[in-house]
Amino acid sequence: MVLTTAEENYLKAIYHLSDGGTKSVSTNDVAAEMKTKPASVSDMLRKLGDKEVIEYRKYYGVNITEEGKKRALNTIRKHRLWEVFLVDKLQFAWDEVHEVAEELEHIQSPLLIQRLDEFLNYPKFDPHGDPIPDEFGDVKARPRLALNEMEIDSSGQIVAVKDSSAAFLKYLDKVGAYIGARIKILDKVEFDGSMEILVDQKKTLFMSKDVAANILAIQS
Amino acid sequence: MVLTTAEENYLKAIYHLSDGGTKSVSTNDVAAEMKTKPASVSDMLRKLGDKEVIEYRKYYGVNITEEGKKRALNTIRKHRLWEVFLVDKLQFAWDEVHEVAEELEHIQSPLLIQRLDEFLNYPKFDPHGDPIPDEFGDVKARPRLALNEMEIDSSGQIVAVKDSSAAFLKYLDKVGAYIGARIKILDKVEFDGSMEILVDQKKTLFMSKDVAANILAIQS
DNA sequence: AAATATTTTTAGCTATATCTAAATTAATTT
DNA sequence: AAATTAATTTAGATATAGCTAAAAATATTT
Repeated sequence: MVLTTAEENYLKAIYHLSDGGTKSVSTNDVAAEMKTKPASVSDMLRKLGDKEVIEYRKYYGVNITEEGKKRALNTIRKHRLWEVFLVDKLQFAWDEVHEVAEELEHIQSPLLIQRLDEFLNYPKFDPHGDPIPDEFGDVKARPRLALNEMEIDSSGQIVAVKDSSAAFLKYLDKVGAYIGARIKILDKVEFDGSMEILVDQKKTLFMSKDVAANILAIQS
Repeated sequence: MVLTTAEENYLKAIYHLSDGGTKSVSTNDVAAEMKTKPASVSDMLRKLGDKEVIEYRKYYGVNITEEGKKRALNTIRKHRLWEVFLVDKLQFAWDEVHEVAEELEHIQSPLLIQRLDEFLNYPKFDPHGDPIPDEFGDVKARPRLALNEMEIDSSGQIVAVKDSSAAFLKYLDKVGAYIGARIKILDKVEFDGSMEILVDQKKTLFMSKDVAANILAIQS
């Protein structure tokens, strides 16, 4: 059964909203995520239900099926491999890749993806630190640490924040500790837990333990 | 004015059928090329006429406009750059690239194409020897020579045949002188014009002047 | 120049993916 | 338990891109 581009996008959204298929998802939530109207979603859910990639009970939301999960993971795999390509090979910036990858992920060619994976040397994580499912849909989780839990001299990349208030994000932006920044722990002060951190191999940053505890990184 | 994928494909077909915009093209010819029905073509020509990429006079065929030519050349540029990528970087074979490139050419991102061009080191020709238009639509023509016109010790790649009869193609297939083969002229016999040719750096081939005259190559 | 053949267009239909507005069902208050 | 609110679905549009069958225009014969 072949899915259209629109169907693939809906399925991916449902997969994400359902936390990888662990909970059911409402029509309104899908509409919000896809930036369409609930009426359009109802139509699409009927189609996806007919194709047996979701289980659809009218008025009671949807659950993704095993087949649907497999399809969604394959789309995610393609998306993330293309993101690696764009950043590693074409020098795209971190925040420039998403839209293009959104188009590239729908190219239909298993050989292309196999060869791309090989060309990129079988990456396990995309530039955002998100895991790339393998061809069977298996994903390697990678633990995220708060900066204050990292050892002196260890390196990594900022992938998320615990506190996503405007004030905190603004502060991070100002000091250059953006999502995606490569970091190295230079020093930790015993007394108050404050830290000295090297950002992108060029800029040294001082931050309180409080701030460090709210920044999540992957270790490399 | 944005063109849909279908519109881009029609425009490209019209560009090719019109020999780069030098002659007008009939509805039936477009239908044959696109493998659709003339009725569908009439609809599409009206749309393309409205978008001013072709000049459309009912019952009298179409001519491509300057704007249309620019658009078609850009699509061709993208197609051929992706073909280079697939062959040079992902080890696709020569005859495996067309369908995938047909999808990739519709990805909308000028930055992507600019970076891809750079990554591929600004290639001027695709793996079939066809020229890649630059960002302004300018193309470098490259002369094609019959093998018997090539000098001893010169190298190149087979790009076309003059005689495309089944018998001739079957013969070429059998001896390994396929379209795309890299060749080197090892010797030419003065007496009868027959030639000795190295194919893909490993196989030596003897052929009559008659055969050589029917194989076209690009010199490298 | 009329008849015939060919080409092209139009009319009306199908399918996908969207929308708005109205109707229906489920959930929450009172 | 009835009334109200919220969520969801259905009905009826629109736009794209295709189709068949019929009509119309052009081209070719006789």
